[in-house]
Amino acid sequence: MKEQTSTEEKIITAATGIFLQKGKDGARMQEIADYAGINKALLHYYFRSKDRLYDEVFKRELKKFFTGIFTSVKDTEDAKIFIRSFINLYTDRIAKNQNLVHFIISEIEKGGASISSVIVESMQKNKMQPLIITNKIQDAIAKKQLRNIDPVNLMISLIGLCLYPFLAKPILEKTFLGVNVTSPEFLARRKKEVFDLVWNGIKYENEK
Amino acid sequence: MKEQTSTEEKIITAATGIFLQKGKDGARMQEIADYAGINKALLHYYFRSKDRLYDEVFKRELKKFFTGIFTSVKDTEDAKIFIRSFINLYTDRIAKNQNLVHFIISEIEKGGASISSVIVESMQKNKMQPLIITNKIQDAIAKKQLRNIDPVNLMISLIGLCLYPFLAKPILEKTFLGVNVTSPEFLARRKKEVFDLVWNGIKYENEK
DNA sequence: GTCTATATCATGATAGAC
DNA sequence: GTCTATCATGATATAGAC
Repeated sequence: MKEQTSTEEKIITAATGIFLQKGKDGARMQEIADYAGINKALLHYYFRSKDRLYDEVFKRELKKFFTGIFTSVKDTEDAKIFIRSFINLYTDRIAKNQNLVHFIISEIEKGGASISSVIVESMQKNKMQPLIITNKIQDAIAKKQLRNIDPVNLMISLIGLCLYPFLAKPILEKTFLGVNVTSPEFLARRKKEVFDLVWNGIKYENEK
Repeated sequence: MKEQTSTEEKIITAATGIFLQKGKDGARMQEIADYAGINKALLHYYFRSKDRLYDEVFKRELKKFFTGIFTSVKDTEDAKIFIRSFINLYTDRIAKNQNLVHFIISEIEKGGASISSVIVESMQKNKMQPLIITNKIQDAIAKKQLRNIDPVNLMISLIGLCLYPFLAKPILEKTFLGVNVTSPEFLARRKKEVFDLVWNGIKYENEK
């Protein structure tokens, strides 16, 4: 097994860093080449164009991001544990991949519908259909563990509650002075507050 | 009172549309000029550079967005009504200014700390200090209307719950088939679901 | 596979006539 | 104030030597 990092790998690594930081338009092929320690021409030798290089980088990062997000959640039976696991897992996962969040959003801005198909495709390959989760919520409602809520809205709320602080980090930290969104202290507190909010918000009245 | 739209106004209007759609890097001065029905040189005559034009557009849009968001909320005394008003008002306001949401996020991606100061400045001018709201929450906790929650996290959650669907619209609509984030039906349901979630999530146990 | 050098092109910005 | 024509720059992409 080769230990050396291939040129292709070096390019991908460099490109990922630059694209993540500056976006597709802001990134310069020269800068990527410099960062990879190679010549600009080699970028076009390995990847035909900037567009293709970007796509390649984007897909790889998406895969990394989604892999494992839902897998460890989908076998949970108890609704309360499921909610807590989802919040903790999703938050931690995003905390470790903050740049990719910007990446995704930056793509949305471009109006690119391409991203959606990539995500859906990625979810299907990893058997992470949203139906699995909404069905689980329906079951919990039937079992009177949860109020009669709309599963889709709950999912949107869950994701939004976990994701938003990272999306709006600069704004939040300037608006609410003293907050450091990515600090372990804030994240721990955030996970607790979100869980308490959501669980109290959706549990069936008799549920503890 | 002059009815005619001045050249400067035409430029601003055109630039707003293009910048909103393509972002600062993606926008072309030529396209803005075409869209405004004038020559490229005039853009530089009225606004010295692309950067300044962008800043001008950005500030105007921010003002429009924030004006009135908090004003009609800050006089509310009852916590329950306050929460409901905030959710309804914020959601409706965003629904009417969806492009600006992309605008703001697009700026965050650029790492621009500039946006934050603009927002804070804009908030202060409109007397919309976040403290007003967090203090209100503290009062409601003291009056045992609300559980002992963290006011800052509640604010972040409220904004996130309202904002996220618009941010992630393309993804959500591809992931949860049948959802149309900007349809009146979805928005009405969303507002209700979010309020029920939040109010049940934060109300004091004896509170109705 | 990797480099240097260069072609090609698009963009932001300006000069100068009217 | 508004236009045409042009500059200067910097980017992607390629040709061709090694």
